[in-house]
Amino acid sequence: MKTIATWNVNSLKVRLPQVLQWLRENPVDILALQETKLINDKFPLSEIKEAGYHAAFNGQKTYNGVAILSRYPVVDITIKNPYYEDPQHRIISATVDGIRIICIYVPNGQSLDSEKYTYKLEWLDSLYKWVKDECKLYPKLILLGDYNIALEDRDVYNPTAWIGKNLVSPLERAALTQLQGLKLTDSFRMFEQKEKLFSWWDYRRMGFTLNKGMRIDYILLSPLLAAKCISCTIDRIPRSWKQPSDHAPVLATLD
DNA sequence: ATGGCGGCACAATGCCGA
Repeated sequence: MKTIATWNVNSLKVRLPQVLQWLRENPVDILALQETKLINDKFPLSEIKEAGYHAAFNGQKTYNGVAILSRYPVVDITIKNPYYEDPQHRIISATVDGIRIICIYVPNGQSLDSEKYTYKLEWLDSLYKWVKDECKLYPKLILLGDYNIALEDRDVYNPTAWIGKNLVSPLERAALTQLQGLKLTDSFRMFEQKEKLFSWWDYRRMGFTLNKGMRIDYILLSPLLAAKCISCTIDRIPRSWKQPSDHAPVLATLD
């Protein structure tokens, strides 16, 4: 039995106490983090170790930054997609107890007429090329993180208002569908779920209080692991804490 | 309709997120 989680923490410096508390209450085996917003020199390794976790991290100043925490040693760490030269640190992958973990923080895109949207699509296209190779190398593979894409209308609180906009536009959704075409399964949709379960809520407009959210964080599983997956949930509780991240953790359990 | 909150930085406002 093994539990894997992903959480965009929106600054690990600010959220470290919450991450440690959450890990005490949810002692997952692997936790992928996004938006650490820390250079590697400032990664809180001693606190993480004290909590019983190994760590690999790929940070930068101010923006982005990703990490993998694990109860098992983290080996064969890479931080680059060979198909894309990217100054923004959005990827870390490693092998943990025989499972290849790829933690991603997909670019936001801002809006469809933005250069950042072009960057997002290029980034996703090159991600596909790379993950296609990785799937061949690693039959046990997990691609998880903040995708910044709401795949279906049921992943959006108000799909009508969002038609064609950034996060839901057809090209973004096609990019995520293409990844799933590598036989990577959205673990959340393997199971019957209640309606309007989201993983992100805007800080503004009382987003969380009104449950105006989106599901944009995913744990995708290769066939060997999907066959072992027995649950996938979103833990809304940390989003209700004081000074929360705007994202909630997503957890998948493998038998 | 707009911007609203929150984190960050060459620290006051501007950039960015989603």
